[in-house]
Amino acid sequence: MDPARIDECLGRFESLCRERGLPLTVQRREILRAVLERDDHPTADTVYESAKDRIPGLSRTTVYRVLETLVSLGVVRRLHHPGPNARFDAKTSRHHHLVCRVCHRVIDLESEDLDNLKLPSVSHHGFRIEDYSVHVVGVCGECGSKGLGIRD
Amino acid sequence: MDPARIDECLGRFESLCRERGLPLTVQRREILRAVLERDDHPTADTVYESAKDRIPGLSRTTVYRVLETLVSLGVVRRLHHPGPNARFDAKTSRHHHLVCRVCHRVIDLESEDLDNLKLPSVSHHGFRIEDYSVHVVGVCGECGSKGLGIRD
DNA sequence: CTCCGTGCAAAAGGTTTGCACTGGT
DNA sequence: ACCAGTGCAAACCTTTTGCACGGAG
Repeated sequence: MDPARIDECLGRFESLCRERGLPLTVQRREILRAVLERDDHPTADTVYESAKDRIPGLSRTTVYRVLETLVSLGVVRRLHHPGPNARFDAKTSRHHHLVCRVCHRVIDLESEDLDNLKLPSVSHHGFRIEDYSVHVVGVCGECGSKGLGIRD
Repeated sequence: MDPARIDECLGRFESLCRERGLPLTVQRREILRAVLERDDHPTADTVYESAKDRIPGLSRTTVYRVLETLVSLGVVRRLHHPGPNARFDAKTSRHHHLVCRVCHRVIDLESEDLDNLKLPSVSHHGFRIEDYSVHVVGVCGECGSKGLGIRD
């Protein structure tokens, strides 16, 4: 994300904290900044690595707790991901994902067509729809060129 | 899944094993059966609980290893899921998911419209598309009626 | 008979929790 | 000054690995 938008997001986050009476700590701001700066859907550990240089003495525990807070504020999303550890994304606008079956890399996919799908009515499940995204599964360029992921 | 289709799937699995020269063990058959019998996208542990009564002395390790084998055979899929543990699905035909933001329940969603989306070309990423599915996020009937998951 | 698959136990992540202290309001 | 947030260490839970045994081909 470009620096101007990052500052804008941080600003909105600060307002949100004041609104809710949440203490605005260095950790919260810098961990959010670390997620905003990455567009590769980092794990908690990746976020920790990015943020620890800017926050002396930062603890992994805090990263987990702050990410949880950011998710419940709706500032960050927890991704649906096949790998063993949680992944996060600060892009909360509707978008879609290319997921590599081999290396588990997640690439953002922008498409107006996919953003405006007509979803079937699912009211009979009692399910209240809030959003959706399309997960496209396949093999990324890098894995493909290594000859990985050839089926059967 | 209804019993007739389960038997059909197990039969196809047996042929597949013979074809590949994979030993056909009780564990493999019964663990696959356990996944086929569930439509709630079980975790490895749930599969273990279902299968252990039918396989005396079954070990969790075996469940993990067999699930891995079934995934690589393409008989079972590993789901993209926000929760902390891996989830599996024996329905390998294209279908979609309603995911409850509160309880993480996954409900299958069938829709011919969604099955036939025209995906944007992503050849410029070098990404080879193999399949896709739509993840619809919201609040399920049960959580909604408990008043959970009200935003803000 | 030969391997591969299995079970057990231990290790290896990733994530959460209890507690004392620090820092924001 | 108060209370929530943080850091540390330990606990927890899921998943993986090493090794010896047993069953399938």
